[in-house]
Amino acid sequence: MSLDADVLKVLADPLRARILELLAGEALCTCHLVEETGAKQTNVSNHLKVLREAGFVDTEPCGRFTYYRLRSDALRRVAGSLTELADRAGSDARRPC
Amino acid sequence: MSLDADVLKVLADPLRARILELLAGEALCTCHLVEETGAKQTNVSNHLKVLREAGFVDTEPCGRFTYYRLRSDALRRVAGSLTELADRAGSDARRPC
DNA sequence: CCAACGTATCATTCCCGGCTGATGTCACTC
DNA sequence: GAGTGACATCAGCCGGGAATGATACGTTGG
Repeated sequence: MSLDADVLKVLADPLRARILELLAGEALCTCHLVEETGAKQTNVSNHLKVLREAGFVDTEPCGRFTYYRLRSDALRRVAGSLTELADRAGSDARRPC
Repeated sequence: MSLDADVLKVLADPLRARILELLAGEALCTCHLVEETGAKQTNVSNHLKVLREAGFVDTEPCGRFTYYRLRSDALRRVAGSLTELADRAGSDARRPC
């Protein structure tokens, strides 16, 4: 597995990273995330859409609320691609010019 | 350790990701990377500067060549922050509204 | 010493993506 | 069914960063 810049791009945003951290430990609905982050509802909702489409969060509609839950497997896949790349870096060879 | 969006942003670029993959296994100089990626020299050089300042690559000047080597420890640190976040996601609690 | 090469820096252009406001859509309450 | 609250979608603005061309710098070979 190689590095997927598109997937990393999803994680490489301050607000999205903050949302993922907030979702670690307990599922939250949009209103919680708006409260905790201080961002506008529409903005949070947009970022949640990105996270959902990338598979980093799951949605659990509950009445008029929508709960979001962290997908730890998706995070581990990304972490795996990074460690795999790091493992390949053992050699100290140097290609001549 | 929490997710650092600034660090992730460095990895979240197609050309930079490609460069890191090419540097896995053997050290290369700029001209190699220009050849392999097909990008312009000035562009590759800019991205290498970003990678260097973020600590993902090491520089080994060698005459008029500059060799770049992958810093596997930096990659592992990022991978660690992701797995740590995934580990925190065990609970199925749900904060009430 | 000069020409060619490898590389870095600078200034500019251009485009993608984050933020916002307005609006639409359900669900619940009275 | 009218009103309110939670959430999503859309269109527009705007800034940051990637790509490019020109240029400067150090190195090597003739």
